[in-house]
Amino acid sequence: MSLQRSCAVCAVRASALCCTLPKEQLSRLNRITYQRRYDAGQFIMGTGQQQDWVATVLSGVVKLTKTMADGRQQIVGLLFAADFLGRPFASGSPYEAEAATAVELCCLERQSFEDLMLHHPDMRQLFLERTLNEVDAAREWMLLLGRKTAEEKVASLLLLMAQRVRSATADGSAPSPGLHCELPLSRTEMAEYLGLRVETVSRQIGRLRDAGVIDTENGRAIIVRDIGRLARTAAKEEG
Amino acid sequence: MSLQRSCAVCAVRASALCCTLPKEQLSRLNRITYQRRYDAGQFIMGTGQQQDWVATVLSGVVKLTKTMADGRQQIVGLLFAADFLGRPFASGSPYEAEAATAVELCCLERQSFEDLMLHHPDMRQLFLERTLNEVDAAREWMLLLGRKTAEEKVASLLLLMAQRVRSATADGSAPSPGLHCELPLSRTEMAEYLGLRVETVSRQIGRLRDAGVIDTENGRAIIVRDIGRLARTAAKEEG
DNA sequence: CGGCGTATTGACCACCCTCAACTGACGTGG
DNA sequence: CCACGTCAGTTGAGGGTGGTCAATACGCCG
Repeated sequence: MSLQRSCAVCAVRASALCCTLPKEQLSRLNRITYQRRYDAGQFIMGTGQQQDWVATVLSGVVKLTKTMADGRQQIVGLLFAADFLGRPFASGSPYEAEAATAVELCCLERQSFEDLMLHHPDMRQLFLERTLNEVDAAREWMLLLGRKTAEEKVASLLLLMAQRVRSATADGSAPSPGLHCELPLSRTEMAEYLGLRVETVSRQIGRLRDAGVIDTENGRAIIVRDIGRLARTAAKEEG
Repeated sequence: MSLQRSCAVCAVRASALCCTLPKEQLSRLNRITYQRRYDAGQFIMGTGQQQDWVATVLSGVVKLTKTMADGRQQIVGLLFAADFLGRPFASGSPYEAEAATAVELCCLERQSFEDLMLHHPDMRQLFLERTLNEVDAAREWMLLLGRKTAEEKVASLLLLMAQRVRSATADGSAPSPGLHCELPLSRTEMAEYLGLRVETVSRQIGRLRDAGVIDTENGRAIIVRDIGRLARTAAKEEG
């Protein structure tokens, strides 16, 4: 469960919260952090129970979900590499975290993290700004959930994923024939994120494929053929 | 538009962000803040444009909205007395703020606010914690928007309002016959908050009234007759 | 009284949900 | 090697919730 690697060669060192720490601090950071791996589908942290550690996502995708008593579930956020996971300044998390794909985390005790923030203004500042961005993202998604049609919802999600993947794989190789994109979510998870049912997601993806906007490969991959049309479908203006 | 009052007698002094400032700072704070009043329906701040000030809500209710190109609108947050309005560390706000009722704000320049946070760790900390709470609240609302039925949505909102009002008016007088609650939102605004249409909100309120859970008075007031049943209606478990 | 804006009510129907069957990929075991 | 089970995804038929459009009621104010 727990392995060791050096902060100096960390893949997300440049963009995670700890990018604000000076090099001299890295060896100390290395000592107080530890890594964890999860398989797709595994539970990471939950509501209710005491939660005494936080983490940075090293690789993979984490989904944050909220569940009602009768089982209805809503994904309320996705975390990618370099994103922060956990709820400082509270004893528990108000939602559950689960591995959507295989996930590597770089963990540390919540108390250590709070101490780090106390002594490193830059890091505290970055954390604050990222939290503000999370508020913005959550509210953007509220607009999607409350006002968009199924077609717009699906297009919006695919667009988001395509952008996420494009920025992640900064290869620059063969960009023209279509943007290839391996979705980190199953149809069921897409539905849970969009406030839809699986069948509706499947049908809308089918429609986008028939319209030539995207192609689907076996499994979870899609190829964006016409990103402009995808973007227009994501917020159709009455036409 | 701009009037002066002393921080020392401020109504939200005990709960706003500035409650973390020592008394010695109040006269200085008094000098750099100014007040503004808005009538119900007035625009406060918007997307796109440069936004160089932030504020604390002194009284009234502010709604934060997002609008799509074709006019579809979603309320993404409500601010009550002592809540903070504005988006520090960014040049503009990603959503519009509008007065839902008559509103009084205590404003200061964004730069001054950022400076204050820089020099007052307690205030910075409180701001961070409140921002984290905003994330939680937004995600809670995502669950409502994505998964709840119209009946549950309306009940959830009425419950929220009843609790807000109960805590605000800590009178303790005549609690038994029914919790009186003056809604700060029109039916249209309730619909915009819940991801519904006005007609649906109106019908669901009618059903709750017929069921004896609430009573309605002329205008926007409601009386909660059975808060337990209202809470159960807000998250029905398959019954 | 008439005009205006908000709330309510009614009739209709479309979008999405529900339930069900089917397909294809994958793994296991005979 | 194929039969079989499983699981994710797809497709189809039908129904219900909530949207749409229109008329009416109500409160407010000149």
